[in-house]
This record gives sequence, structure tokens and C-alpha cells, in this order.
Amino acid sequence: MTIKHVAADAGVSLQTVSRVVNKETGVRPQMAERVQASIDRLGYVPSIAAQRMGGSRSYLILALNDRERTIADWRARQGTDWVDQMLLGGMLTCAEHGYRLIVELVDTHSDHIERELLGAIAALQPDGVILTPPHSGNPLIIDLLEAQDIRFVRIGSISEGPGVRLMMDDARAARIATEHLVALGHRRIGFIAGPAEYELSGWRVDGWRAAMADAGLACTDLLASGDFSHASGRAAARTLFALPEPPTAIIGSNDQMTLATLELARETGRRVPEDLSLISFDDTPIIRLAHPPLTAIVQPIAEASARAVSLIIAGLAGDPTPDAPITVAAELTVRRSTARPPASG
Amino acid sequence: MTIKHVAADAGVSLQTVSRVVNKETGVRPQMAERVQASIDRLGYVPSIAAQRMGGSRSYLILALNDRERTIADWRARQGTDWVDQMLLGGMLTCAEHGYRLIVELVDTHSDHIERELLGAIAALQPDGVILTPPHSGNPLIIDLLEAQDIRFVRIGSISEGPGVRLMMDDARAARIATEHLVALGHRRIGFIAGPAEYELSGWRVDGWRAAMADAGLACTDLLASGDFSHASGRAAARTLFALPEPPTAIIGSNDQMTLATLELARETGRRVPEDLSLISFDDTPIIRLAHPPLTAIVQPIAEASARAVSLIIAGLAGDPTPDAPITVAAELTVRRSTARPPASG
DNA sequence: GTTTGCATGTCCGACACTGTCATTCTGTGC
DNA sequence: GCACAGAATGACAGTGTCGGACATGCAAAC
Repeated sequence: MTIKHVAADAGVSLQTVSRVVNKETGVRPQMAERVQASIDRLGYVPSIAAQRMGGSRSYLILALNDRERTIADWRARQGTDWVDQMLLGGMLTCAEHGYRLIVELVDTHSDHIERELLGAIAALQPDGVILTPPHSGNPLIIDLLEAQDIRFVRIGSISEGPGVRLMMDDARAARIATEHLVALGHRRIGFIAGPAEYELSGWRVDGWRAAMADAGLACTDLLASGDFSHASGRAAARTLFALPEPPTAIIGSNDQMTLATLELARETGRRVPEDLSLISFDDTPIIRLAHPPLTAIVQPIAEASARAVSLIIAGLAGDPTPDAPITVAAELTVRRSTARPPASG
Repeated sequence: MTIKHVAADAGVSLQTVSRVVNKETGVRPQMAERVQASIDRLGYVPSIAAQRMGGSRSYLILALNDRERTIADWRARQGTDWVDQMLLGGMLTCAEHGYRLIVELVDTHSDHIERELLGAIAALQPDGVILTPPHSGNPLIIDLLEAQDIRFVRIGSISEGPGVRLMMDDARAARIATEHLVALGHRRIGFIAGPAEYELSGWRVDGWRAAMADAGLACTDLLASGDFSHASGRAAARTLFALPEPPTAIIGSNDQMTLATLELARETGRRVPEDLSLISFDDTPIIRLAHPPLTAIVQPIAEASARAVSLIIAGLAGDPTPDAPITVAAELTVRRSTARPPASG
């Protein structure tokens, strides 16, 4: 089923069909109707490959995600849910506009990120690219996309630099979480940071530090860190618990690490929230099932990726590219893992 | 960067470059090396669009997944993790062979599945299609793929019919779970089935029934069902708990429903596993974090999707299509949610 | 010196579509 | 009824790649 068949069926030229398909002006309504009838009857769908050859859109948007090297690696880390959420937000929005989202998994630690990315772009010729942490701050990737003159959106704690910035304000999110604990009366608030290769790790620590400073509290010795994995969260929690004066509250940089902290707390006889308050980051579905359900900072990943796709499509349609960063608000959802500190604290 | 640039750079004809790119025979090693050097230096990557136009592969594999209509729907169901796992297994394997996996979300309840699918195929012209439940048994989809002469793999409890069948033996899995409970001494074993539109729901029930019959136990009134959501699992558990003689063990058809059962058990003062044993299906990472960690039937989804991709690529390379279904073994992982029934039971 | 066979080059058409520009229609005003 | 402007439509070339037909070059085998 090609455009030729439709043209023959409707008794018009190829061009006219092409115009109808692409909703261009300059086709009389009754003619458009006749052509559309043929398209529907024959079940014609234009080939993206051929469209792209002819110099038009590819109707493909590339989403760059971090890659685990193997299934076993992913198992060990117990999944991230990020891809799932990216897909949901991004794909549904793409589908609404006749686009498709292609997820490209790129290894942050790879020596030839550039080659991988260039390969994907040359092969697929996407109309736009969405960058998620930790890629959204990678200068190699950004330079390459600029050189190729490809529209891109960067999702993360990114307020400056090229491309459309979709700001998930990690510093502010950490500050809100900290302030909530301060308001409850906590004075020793521990923080488990994420890995350094994610810019957001730094921002979250900054927000925590700032809120602590504002409240006149010391941060010394209260910072631990992990790599977002369950095991690393457990190790970090162990460090904090082992302090001469352990924290009465802990903020974990993602759900896995906070859950690990909850587990270790339970195993070492600490009651949550009576003895220890916990706040998590990300709010993937898991933590609602924890006991107690965890108070968390909601990072609206699905919404952010949906927004990113919208921005790219709007840009393709000729809308001006917003120059200021667009903020995606993080919110604190209070559940049952936070309470006043124990009387002695 | 087109094939022309490479040919000029290496001082050879277009054909020779094409032969090297496609690893065809009839090129002397030293010549191939020279051409490859040019390709690497110029960073040339063949355009999939143009390759496809020339009648060759598209190097795209389509994975058909079930679609939630909106982000809110997905939130309500608290995610499935399926897509994540499909991606991991399928994508990593695709990447190894220079293919790409494109996830297409199709709504089971849509009236025009055929049109949606036809559109995706015509637009992308994938080299192969992977069907997951509930699409893998849909005759509309299967007929369409056969008519289009597209290679496809069906993942699920599917032993007959066209296409390569990747059999996840749900009946056997349910039987193993039931037998484990019978061996522990349980006699009242409840089962929470999945929604009817998933073929696997029926198979799992069959396996449970068969194992119960073999053990000389009655199934009457011990079957409840849900739609895989947390809420429906809770409702099903409530029904089973309300029986005159409630079960001492329950098998849930997926992790969400089993977790809901665990929650309700806790809330109604039932200890797991002392008063009630639980076995879950799927073994997504969530249930390892539950308290107690749930005994579960491991459905190796990531491995199955990896296998599916391998089968498609092997088929494209000319390997004969296996005619018998290929079994992906499910295994019981015993954790801490199963024990002997209470003495009175 | 001829034959054989492989390696390479040349040339052209096919693929499905779009963009440009030329041509044909349409309706309007006289 | 005719000229004319402007819109509607068509003809044609170009896009990057592959495949086929065929010619040529070059080395080894006879």
C-alpha cells in the first residue's frame, strides 16, 4: 500500500495525496474528502522511512536513559522504575501527536558515548532528543546535539546552558523535606546522598545543608552516601546508626536506599516513626507498600517526560523555544514515616 | 555523511562500501579494512530510512505491550514493571546485534487494534514483532501479522498456533506453588485469579485446580479474582477471609494483589506466615522488600524477552523457525511468607 | 598462453515520499 | 464571452541505499 495506490484509486496525482496526508493547504475540501476516503478504504499509512528520505520529519523522538550493562546488574540494583515512568509520560504524549518515543539506553561510563549517540542519531534521524540524568548535564552529549542542530530537552536540576531545560528542583525538594523534619522538632537530621555522577545528588545535598544552616543546625558527620542501590543504602544507614549521637531522622536520596534504611532500622530495633523519622525521594509505587508507608518527595517523572515531549513537538511546530528553565514542582507527601523525635532527642 | 562520502574518502566504489557495511562476501580483507577505517574516521552510520527504502532490513523490532490509557490509570494500578523488564531483556539483546526495540503500547480494549497495529507496521516496517500478554493470544493481531508475512514471537502460555511460541508455563507454575503448600500441610488453599482477558489467568487457575485435585482437596469457594490491581487484590482477599472456613494459604496471581492480601492480613490481625501462608506470582523487586519477603513464582520476563529478540534475529539470519514451543522455566523461590498451617487447621 | 574464478568497478532502476515549479483549472469582473 | 488573478493540481527531480547485470582486472591453475 503506497501513496501510488491511493493516487490511482482516487484518480489524482501523488502530490495531492501527499498534501492531504500532511494536511497542507491548497486542496479543495471535496477533493481532500475523496482522497481521504481512498486512504481509509485502502488502509494506507505513510512509511516513516520514505517520509524521512523525502526530507520531512521522522516522527521519532529519542529518549536517552542510563543503562545497566546486564540484566543481572539491574536485578542487583532491584530496578529503578525510571524507564517505566519515562515511557508512560513520554509515550502517551507522543502517541497523541502521532510521534513515537524510542528509548536508547546509554552507558554513562562508556568511553564512546559520542559514537553510540551519533550512531543512534544517524540511523534513526529523530526529530528531537530527551535527556534524563545523568546524561542531561553531560557536555559531550550536549555539544554533539548542538553541532547536529537537533532539538533537545534536558530534564534535571539544570538551570543553565543550551537546550530547553526542564528543571526538577532537587535543592528545593531537599530543603522542603528538611524543613518538614525541623518543624517536627528534629535537630539531628541525617542525609544519604546519591552517587556523584548524578548532578542531582549534589543539589539535594545542597538543599539539605541550606535548610540545616537556616535552622541553625550542624550537618557535620550526618552525611552518608550510596549509589542508589539497596545494598549501598543499607551501608549508609549503618554508618549513620553507628554515630555517637545518631540522627533522629534520615532523608534518603531515592526510594531503594530509604527502604534499605527502614529495613535496617527495624532489624536493629528502631521503631519508625517513633524512634526514627524517614523521608524518601522519588515516590515510586514501592514505598507506598512499605510499613509504615513512607513520607516522600514526589518527583513527577512521568509528568516531566510528558512535558518534555510536548515541548519538543511544540518546537517542531514552530513555537518559540522557551529560554528560561521550566520548573516541575516537587511536592512533599506526608505519610506515616515521620513524627516528632523521641523525647530524649 | 553518506555512503558517497565514505566511498570518495576510501577511493572505492559505492558498492564496495555497501558490501563492507553489510558484511557481504567478496571483499578482500585489506580492502575491507581500508573502507572500515574511512567509515570509522568519518563516523558514518547507514541511514535506516534509506536502507529500508532499498529493500533491506529496518533493524527495528516492535514490542507490543498493553497500554494504560493515562498516567493516572497507571498510577491507580501502581505500575506493572512489565515494560521495564521487557525493555531490559529485549533492548540489551537488540543492542548486542545492532537492532533497536521499539515499544508500542496498544490498548487491549480498543475497537481498532488492527488499525493501530497496521499503522505501526506500515510506518516503521519492523523486521519482527514480539507479542506479550494479553496480545499474544489475540487472533486479530496474529492473523494480521501472518497476512503481512512478518516474523513474530508470542510470549505467554501459548503452546499452539502460528509464530514462534515462547511458553511461560503458567499452569505448571501454579501447580508447583500449590504443591509446595500442600507439602507444608495446607488443605484450604485459596487462589486469587487475574482478569479473564489475560489467557494466563485461566492457565494459572487450571494449574491450581489440578494440583488440588491430585491432592484430593476441594477448590469450591476458594477461588476469587481481581484485575491485577492493588485494590482488586484487597477486595478478593476480603472475600476469602470472610469465608466460614477461611483458607490457611493464598496464592495471588501477581505481586500487587498478593501484597494487598498481605496488607489486609496484617490489618485484620493475621500473622504471615504463622496464620496465613502467601505465594505471589511474577517476583518483581517489590515483594522482596515486603515484610516478610514473599515466597514467589519467578517469571523470568527479562530473560524471556531477551530470548524472543534472539529468536527473531536468528530467524532473520536464516535459521529455521522452531516449530515446537520453547519453554521458559518458572521457578519457586521460597522466602519467608510460607510455613506450616496453624495447628487447628 | 589460455582458462578459470574471485575481487572490484560501473551503471541503472527501485524504493516511497517531498519540494519546487510549471501548468491547469476556477471564479470573478468587465 | 473574455481576460485575468489566484488557487488547485500535476510533472519531475532528488533523497540514501541496495541489488542486479555486466565489464574489467588480476592472480593462480592448467
